Amino acid sequence: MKTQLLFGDCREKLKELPDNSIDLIITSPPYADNRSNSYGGISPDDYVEWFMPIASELKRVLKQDGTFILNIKEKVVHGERHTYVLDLILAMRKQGWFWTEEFMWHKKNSYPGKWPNRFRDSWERLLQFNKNRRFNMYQESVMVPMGDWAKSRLKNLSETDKIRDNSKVGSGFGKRIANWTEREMAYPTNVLHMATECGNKNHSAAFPESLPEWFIKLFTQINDWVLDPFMGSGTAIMVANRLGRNAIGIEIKTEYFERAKDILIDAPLRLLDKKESYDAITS
Amino acid sequence: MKTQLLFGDCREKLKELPDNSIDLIITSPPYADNRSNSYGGISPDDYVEWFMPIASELKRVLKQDGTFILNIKEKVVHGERHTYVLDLILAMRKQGWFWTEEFMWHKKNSYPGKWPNRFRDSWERLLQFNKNRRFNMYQESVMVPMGDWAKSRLKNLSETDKIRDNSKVGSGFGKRIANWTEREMAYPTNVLHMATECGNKNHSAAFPESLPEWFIKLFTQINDWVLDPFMGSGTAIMVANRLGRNAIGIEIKTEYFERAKDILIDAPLRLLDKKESYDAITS
DNA sequence: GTTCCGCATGAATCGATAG
DNA sequence: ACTATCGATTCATGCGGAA
Repeated sequence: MKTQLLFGDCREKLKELPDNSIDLIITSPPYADNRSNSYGGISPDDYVEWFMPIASELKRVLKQDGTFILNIKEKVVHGERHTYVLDLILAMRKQGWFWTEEFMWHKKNSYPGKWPNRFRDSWERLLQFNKNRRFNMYQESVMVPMGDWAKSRLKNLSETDKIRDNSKVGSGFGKRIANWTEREMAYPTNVLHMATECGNKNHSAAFPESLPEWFIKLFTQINDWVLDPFMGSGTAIMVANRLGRNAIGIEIKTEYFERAKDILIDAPLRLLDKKESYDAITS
Repeated sequence: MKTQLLFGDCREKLKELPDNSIDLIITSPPYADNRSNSYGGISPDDYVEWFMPIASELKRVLKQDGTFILNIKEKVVHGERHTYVLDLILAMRKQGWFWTEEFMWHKKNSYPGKWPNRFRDSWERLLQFNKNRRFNMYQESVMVPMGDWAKSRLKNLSETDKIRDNSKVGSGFGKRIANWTEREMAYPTNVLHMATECGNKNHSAAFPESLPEWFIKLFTQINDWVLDPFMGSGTAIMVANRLGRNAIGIEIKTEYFERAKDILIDAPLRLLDKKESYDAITS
C-alpha cells in the first residue's frame, strides 16, 4: 500500500498522475476569498474559471467507475448567497461530468454568531460527480441502525446515551453500530449528521474524520486509490491510509504539507515498513 | 382578520391582488412531473419557463420588506439530479430577486426504497428570496431551547415524548418550548428537522404544520398578510390563521380547494364571526 | 388510562416490459 | 431508439386495537 504526498500547486502536480487511476477523489477546495496566501484568494466571481482547469485534470485521472466528492458552500456576498457553486455545477456538467447527487452535511456544532438578517449556517454541500451513470458503490459498508431502535432496543441504555445516539439516525455513526445485527440495520440517507472537530489536537481540519471515512467506505474497497488535491492537514489521506486504501495528497502550503507529513509518518496504525509505505513522499 | 381562498389558476388569480400588499409568500409549487392533472405536469426542462411569470406576479404583490420562501427539490432524471432548481435560482436573480438564503429541511421520514446508485433523498430546499437586502425578520419568535435542555427539562416527560422531541432540536418546535425562559433559549440555525405528516387522519399535507409556522413567526407579525399561491390542502393558510395573520390561498384543484375550505371554516380556533372572517371566500 | 404491536402510507427511483 | 407503464424495493410515522 502506498501513500504519496505531493508538495505544490495541484494544477501542476495533477499532471504527473496517470489517466484513469483514481477510484475516489474527495476534497474540500479553498472557498472563495479564503486562504489568500496560498491559492491567491480566488474571488467569488472568478471561482468557476479558476476551478474548471483543475476539474478537467481530475476528470482525466479518475477511473471510469470512480467518484468525485466535492465539499463546498457558497459564501454570503452583499447580503445574499453568491451563485458560484450553482455556476460550478452547471460548468461541471458542461465539461462532461454527471451531477449524480448532492449530499447534505449537517454540521451539528456550527460556527457561533448572530446577524440581523440570517441565522447560523449549519450545513454544507457534498456534491457527487461521476464520469458515467454507472459507478462503484458499496452501500452495505455504511449501513446504520434502524430508526425504531427507540421503541425496543434502547430500553436499558443510560439517559444521555439514549438522547445522544438519537441524533445520529439518518446518516452518521453510532458508537455501538457493531452491536446491531444485519436485520436491524438500514441503508442511510443522503443527509449526514456530523460535528466539526474543533479543538482536536493542534490542528483544525476542514472536515471531521468520519466524513471522508463515510465516503471512502462507500465508494472504494481495500487497495483502491483515493486522491485529495487540496489535502490541507491531511485528514482524508490519513483516513484512507487507516482504512487500507492507497492515497495521494497534494498541498501547496508548506505549513499544511509538513504537518500532514508528520501526522502520516507518525501514525502508528500502519504495520507496513515506513520506508516502503512512504517512499513516494516528495517535497 | 381575513382569510381569502381563491379558486383557480394562480397565474390568473394573482393578478387580482394589489401591489406591495403581502408580507410573506410561502409555498410549495408542484414539483416537475407532479400533479399532472392540475398544472399539466410540467416537464423538468420547461420548469423555469413555467414558473417565471408566476414569480413576476409574486414580486409585484410582495411588500418591499417582505420575504418569499420557496420549497422545492429537483428530481432524478436519467441517473442524475436535474438542474432546473439551479436554473430557477439564477433566473430569479435575473428577474431582480435577492437569493438571500437557502434553508435545509431535513425530512426524517423520507420515502423508502433501495437503488444501486443512490440512497434515499431525505432533504429539500427552502429557498429564501427578497426584493431588497433589508427585510423584516423577527428572530426572537423562533428561538429554541439551548443544548443542555435534555439534561434538565425533560426528566418528567414520557419516554416516547423525550425521544420524539429530541429530533426537533436544531430548528423546530418542542411542544413545551413555552416553558423555557429566554435565558435558556438560543437562536436556531438554517437547518430544520421535521418529519412529513403522512398518515395523518384523512389528509396528508406536503409539509407539516411546524414548517410554515416557523417561517410565519420568523417573517411576519400579527395582522400581517401571508400568501400561498399553491395552497394544496391549506396547511400554511390554516397555520397563518391560527397565528392571527391574514392569509390568502390560491388553489386550482377542486378537491384540494374544497378540503381546505372545510378545514378552515370548521376550525374552532377563530373567535371572529365566521361570516366576517371568511366573507372573501370565492369559489 | 398506559404501553405495545401491527398496519397502512407516502413530492421516490430503477429496471424491465410493452407499444 | 425512444417513451409510457408497472412492479419491486424500503422505512419513519401515526393511528387503532389489544394486552
